[in-house]
Amino acid sequence: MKRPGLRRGASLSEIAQAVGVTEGTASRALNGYADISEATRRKVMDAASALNYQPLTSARRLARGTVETVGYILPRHAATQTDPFLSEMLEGISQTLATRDWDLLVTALGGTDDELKTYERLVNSGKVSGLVVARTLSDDPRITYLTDAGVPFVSHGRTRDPQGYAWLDVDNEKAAADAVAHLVELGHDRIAVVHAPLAYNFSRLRLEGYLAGLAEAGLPRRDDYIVESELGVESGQNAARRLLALKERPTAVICVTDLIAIGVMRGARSEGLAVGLDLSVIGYDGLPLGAFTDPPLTTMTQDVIGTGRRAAEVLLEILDGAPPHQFQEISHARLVRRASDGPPP
Amino acid sequence: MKRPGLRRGASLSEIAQAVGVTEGTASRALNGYADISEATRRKVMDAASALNYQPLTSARRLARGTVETVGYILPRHAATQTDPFLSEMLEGISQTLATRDWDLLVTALGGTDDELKTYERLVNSGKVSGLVVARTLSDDPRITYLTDAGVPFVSHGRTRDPQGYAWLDVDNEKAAADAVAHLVELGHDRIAVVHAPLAYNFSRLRLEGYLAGLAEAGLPRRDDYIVESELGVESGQNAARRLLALKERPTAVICVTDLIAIGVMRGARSEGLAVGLDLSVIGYDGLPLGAFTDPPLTTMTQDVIGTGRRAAEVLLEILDGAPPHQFQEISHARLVRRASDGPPP
DNA sequence: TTACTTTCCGAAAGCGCTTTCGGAATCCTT
DNA sequence: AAGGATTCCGAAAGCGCTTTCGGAAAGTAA
Repeated sequence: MKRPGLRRGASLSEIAQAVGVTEGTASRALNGYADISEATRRKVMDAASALNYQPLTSARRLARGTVETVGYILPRHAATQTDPFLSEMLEGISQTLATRDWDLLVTALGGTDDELKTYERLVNSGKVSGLVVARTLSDDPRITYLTDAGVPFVSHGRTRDPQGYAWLDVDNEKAAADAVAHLVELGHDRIAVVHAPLAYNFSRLRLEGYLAGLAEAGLPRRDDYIVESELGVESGQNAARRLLALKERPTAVICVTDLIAIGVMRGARSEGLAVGLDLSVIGYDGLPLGAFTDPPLTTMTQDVIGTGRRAAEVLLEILDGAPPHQFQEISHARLVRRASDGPPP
Repeated sequence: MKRPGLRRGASLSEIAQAVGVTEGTASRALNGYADISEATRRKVMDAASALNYQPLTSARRLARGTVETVGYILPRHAATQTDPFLSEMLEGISQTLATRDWDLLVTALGGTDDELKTYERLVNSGKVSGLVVARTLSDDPRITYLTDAGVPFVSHGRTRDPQGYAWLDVDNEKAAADAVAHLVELGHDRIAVVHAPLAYNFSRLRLEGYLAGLAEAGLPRRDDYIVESELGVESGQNAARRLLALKERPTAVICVTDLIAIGVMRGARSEGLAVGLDLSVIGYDGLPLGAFTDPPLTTMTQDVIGTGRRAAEVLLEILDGAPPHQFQEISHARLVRRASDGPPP
């Protein structure tokens, strides 16, 4: 049973024939070889566009020995976690890929396998020339595997020890410190933080940034103002309760994630506090949904599409031979003020 | 410059050599041809797995004349619209594709081009055997194009005249009618609707369902209870204001979209109403973010991953020769009660 | 045993494109 | 005018796999 591609146009041999040259010559003309006279090149190109020629991808790839495809493996439960990044990331990646006529191959995690298996399978299938990996952990087996295996890739987010591979990340410390500074400027001096498990490197870094921000402002570190939460909303809610049970309540709390922040807002509300007035809450991620919460969430945002684009660019450079470790790029998050922050009561 | 694929394993010729047969024989053994003795088949397969053989995709595809890839074109602004469906859809699609070792090719809309151009380009590139299209409009040029061009595809959502092509959709009328019934059961009899532009077929259908639900409950149709809104939150907010300016305010409003519902909730709040008490609001989409609004939004939800899976299955069947028009499948949305609805005040 | 099937595998021709190699034709030198 | 350098293109060998075809070996029927 044949399931042919949809190819409309003519084949190389047809356009060669139309012009009266060999396939080889036509090919070279189309691909910009120098040993082709301008006259024939013109003729070939004209014929090509007239006959709507598109090289057959698999043939070309077989002949060239390349696949010109980058792979992206959907993180587990991308969807259920209200993943804000996925679409933007994919959009960014495929945008720059398109400029080179490369493809973006998206695959789901296979069943119950561990994640690594899927990576190995994709790599071994030879279907991709490189990968972009997302949701990077402090200690990420995928990074280890890919580095060891010598697979070209670029990571969105970095591990605890971000050496020897290419990554793009935001300046988490700076962002958190900025959030503290912003709060201090508003007059706060009792600023708490709700962080996620430190296995998430972004959480670790943001916590450090918080601490740095405190120090910067000459504020003391209070361990009871530092609480850990899981990634979900409910957990954030609990964290809020713990914080608000303190004899000396914080007047502001910085959350390492928007979802946690939403939980904290809920928790605060359930304690009868008005977020933005009685308690300032700052999130992190710039989730669109943050604009729709009540009150709308003040948060740190970043340009994900841009990061996607850059990720693809970097990967292409690596595939062109650039050493990966020279691409370790930090971008900056931006504070989006909405309405969950304000001066202390 | 070579950008080889990452292929690890051996080639067909190597495993053939290892076993002592021809490439042709090895190939047939691997592909389940009947003219191979069990003995050699075993040996070949053992060697294959021992040597970690993976057929080179482009070679196989060239030889077979197929591409075994389905394409998905990211809708414009997928990201900025807080698209809830994308990730789940992609996950579903690639899950079933994986069972056949097919690929999912994702591409972004090219620059400022009109959408159709991107479709044409992808189709003509011969890179895909079929497509799944999403965000279908009442009159959708993409559907027209693909049908006319004879390109195998399946649509998530249907046009106004859903004939002659394969689509999966939810029963929009039923869902809206159910929402009305639910409200009626709670005691409401002044139920309004905020719909989106009727160019969106889902909006048209849901509006009809609303009307049907009214009729079913013996409630009169009131044109001032039917207002149109754009897709965004702000627009929903305006719609709410219009509704609440009425001398006889509705006690409940059904929105054809969660985002609109969120706007309506905001509008209601700004008028000093407590959503869930003074005014019931029901959304549609089951956006995860609806769980985090205040109050959490009651909405109609559907199984998008499942739909994605099914979409891929259907597409594969079509590619295997099944007539597309026999796949016109309707699934049902489910009411998720959260806290934005209640008995009338 | 002979004649006819079956079973199983090797040989070979592609799939459509790329790329190297060599040489005919044309151009430049002096 | 002759040797050498250029320019330009055809020929041909793949890329790694699939699939058709034919026939040798083995099995079956008489």
